Amino acid sequence: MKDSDKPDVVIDAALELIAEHGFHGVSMAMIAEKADVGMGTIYRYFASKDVLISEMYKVVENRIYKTLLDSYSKDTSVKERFFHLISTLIKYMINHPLEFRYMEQYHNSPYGVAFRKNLILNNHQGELDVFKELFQEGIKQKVLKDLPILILFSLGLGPLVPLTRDHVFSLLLLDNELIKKAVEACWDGVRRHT
Amino acid sequence: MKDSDKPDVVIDAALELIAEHGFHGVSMAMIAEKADVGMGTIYRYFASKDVLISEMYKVVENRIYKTLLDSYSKDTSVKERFFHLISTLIKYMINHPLEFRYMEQYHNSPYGVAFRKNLILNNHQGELDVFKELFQEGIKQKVLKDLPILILFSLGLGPLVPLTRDHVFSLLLLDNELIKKAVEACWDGVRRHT
Amino acid sequence: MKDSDKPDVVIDAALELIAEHGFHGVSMAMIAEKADVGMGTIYRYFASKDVLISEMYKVVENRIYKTLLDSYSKDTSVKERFFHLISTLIKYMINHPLEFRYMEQYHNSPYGVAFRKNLILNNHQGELDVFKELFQEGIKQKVLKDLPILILFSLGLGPLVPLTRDHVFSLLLLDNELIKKAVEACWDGVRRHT
Amino acid sequence: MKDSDKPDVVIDAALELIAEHGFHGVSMAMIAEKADVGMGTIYRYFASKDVLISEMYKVVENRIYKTLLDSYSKDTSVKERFFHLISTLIKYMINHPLEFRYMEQYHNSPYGVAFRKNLILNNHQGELDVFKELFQEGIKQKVLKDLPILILFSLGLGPLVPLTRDHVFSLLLLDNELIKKAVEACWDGVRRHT
DNA sequence: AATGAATGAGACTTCATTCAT
DNA sequence: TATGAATGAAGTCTCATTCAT
Repeated sequence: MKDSDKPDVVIDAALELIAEHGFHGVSMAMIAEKADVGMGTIYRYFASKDVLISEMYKVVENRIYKTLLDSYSKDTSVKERFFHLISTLIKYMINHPLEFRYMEQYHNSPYGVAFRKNLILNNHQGELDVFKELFQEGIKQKVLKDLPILILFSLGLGPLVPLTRDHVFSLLLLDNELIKKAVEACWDGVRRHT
Repeated sequence: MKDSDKPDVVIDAALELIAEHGFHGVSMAMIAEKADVGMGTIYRYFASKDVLISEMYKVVENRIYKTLLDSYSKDTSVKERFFHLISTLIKYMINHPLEFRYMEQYHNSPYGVAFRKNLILNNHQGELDVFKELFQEGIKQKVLKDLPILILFSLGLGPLVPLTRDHVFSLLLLDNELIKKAVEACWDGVRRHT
Repeated sequence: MKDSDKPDVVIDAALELIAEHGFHGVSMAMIAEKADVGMGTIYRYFASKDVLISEMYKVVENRIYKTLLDSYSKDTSVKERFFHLISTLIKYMINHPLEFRYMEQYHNSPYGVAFRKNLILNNHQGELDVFKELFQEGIKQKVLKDLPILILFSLGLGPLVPLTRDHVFSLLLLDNELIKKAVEACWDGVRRHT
Repeated sequence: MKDSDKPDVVIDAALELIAEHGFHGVSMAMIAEKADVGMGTIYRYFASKDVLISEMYKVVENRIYKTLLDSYSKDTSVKERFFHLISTLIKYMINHPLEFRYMEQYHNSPYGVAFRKNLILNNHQGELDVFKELFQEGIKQKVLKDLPILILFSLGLGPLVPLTRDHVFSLLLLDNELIKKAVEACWDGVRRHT
């Protein structure tokens, strides 16, 4: 027997259900059934529904982070790195619509508030650090606009959410061609114009 | 007293509570108490909690739409109009954080899904029409990038949500100076570069 | 409509069920059904099961206290008063076996612990005060043994619980004759012997 | 290690936990952990939680019985034997507060009901027999009041429970002096007065 | 013989909705 | 028209018990 894969099974079931029905549209009973475990089993690994949802965040964030850093090199130019990160992020979200839907909901929930508090205190370790570093270097090199980091975040990453959402809901077909153009446009938003 | 201002009273009470506690953190009893009406009274005007929430969307959207069109002139350039609309939108959201919080939650909820379905069918009347028209004209004039309207939406408006959120959560102070720069950056994102 | 007799109906239903099944053998659903109200109704009047159980204590204690003080006169001798109080108490418990069973369980539960803490702090107002006064006067008059009040409590009232229990469980038939003899024996326990 | 001391370890762990948290505040998992055995192991020796609790009663009762009979001689007077038994009982309970708390809870629980049923059928073997014998002899010798045995039980033993409880909860310090006086008072309750 | 992960019935509690007043 | 007490379905969570290892 594996060293218990139950937690993962539960998280995957929850991901699928939450993507479709939202945090509050999903009951622990639904998750248990989809995961094919007893309800009590969920509570062996997650102290409460809230804890489960928060743990899911960490798991998903980690998956994304791993993907972003994969084949990421600090030796290329700021622009190249920006293109790589944003393209990878868009593609990841498109290919993992369940995780995308989950993250969207998480950020707009009471759970997400505590998360944002961490940002300002800078004690959060996660996917955003790589962007932060990149933006800071870009400013120093005078390649990026001299704006607060948080604004560069909004300019560079803000369009991704509605973009991906449109694709996931089939309002738009984001092929590689279109992704490339969209990323270029994001770059136009953050880069300095002479 | 007007014929009945009860519906508005209810909506304002709901707005305030939802901004703070989220859709599911607010009960009909809480709304009734804050609005100082009986619970049954809410049901006289709104068939269900879901209907109330959806009606709120229309009300808020309309308020925003009115503000956007106020002093909006089709006789100015695409760029001027873009600046006017985006600036006005940011300022409105900053000055009406309750409505902003509400809209954010709405879009990321099961309610929001039905809403987006309407977009593709083009049978939605609302604030987005004015942007759509503007973008279409901008493309025709070769001032804007030649991309699908939906992508221009994402590029031009996508940064606004995280931007405003950062301000509302006091992670960032968006003064007029900063707003201007942010709008310019959004413009850089959508405009055509020679 | 009466000014809502629901709380009383609930308490009576709970009393009956708890007497038979114990605190933990009774579910809120059982109480609701026996009281012929919805489960939610119970929560309108009692914030939780714990609160319900504690409120029941106050109600029962008050009923007993009222009965004890009925036709109680401070103008009679200590002995007469002792006989009156103890006899009345036994008879009350025999005639209200549900309340007796409830009180028994209450005192031997986590709920009862807090109750006893009050005793020592002397800030409890209740049926025991009348006994306390009586015992103190009896000591002063040198009619009762010169022992700590708490010990007189145990000597004078301690036999009542098993006595009543035996009667309630039909192990013994406590008629007036026997009650009188038992009270005399209790008196022998607390009184001073020359 | 003996053939298996597991049952005793389990019972001692249960005793400690139940004294503090009550029957229903203690889960089998808690007992297993405190006893340092697996949960399944408990079920090897006790068919269910109910059985465990009932077995504990027998064990505790036996320990008390053994103590009572230790240095008990039928050759002394009824009075001497009464003093010996009651004193020993009080001291045992004071020195074994866990067992005392357990017994208290047991008697006031659904478990205790079945137990009392046995009394009337006289098919119970236990600590009470020695008292029964003593009381019967006392009546015959006209030393004790001519009352039903059960009433003498209540008079002679009834005060012990609240007395010990007050001591255990530190409302009262029962030293040897006080114990002696309390036992004398109990004796006054049951003995015949000329 | 011993373990403890897994189970799921059932407990407490909330809240959208109804309806008699 | 307005009210809010009443309802009960449904949600989260616990824990006695089982069984594969």
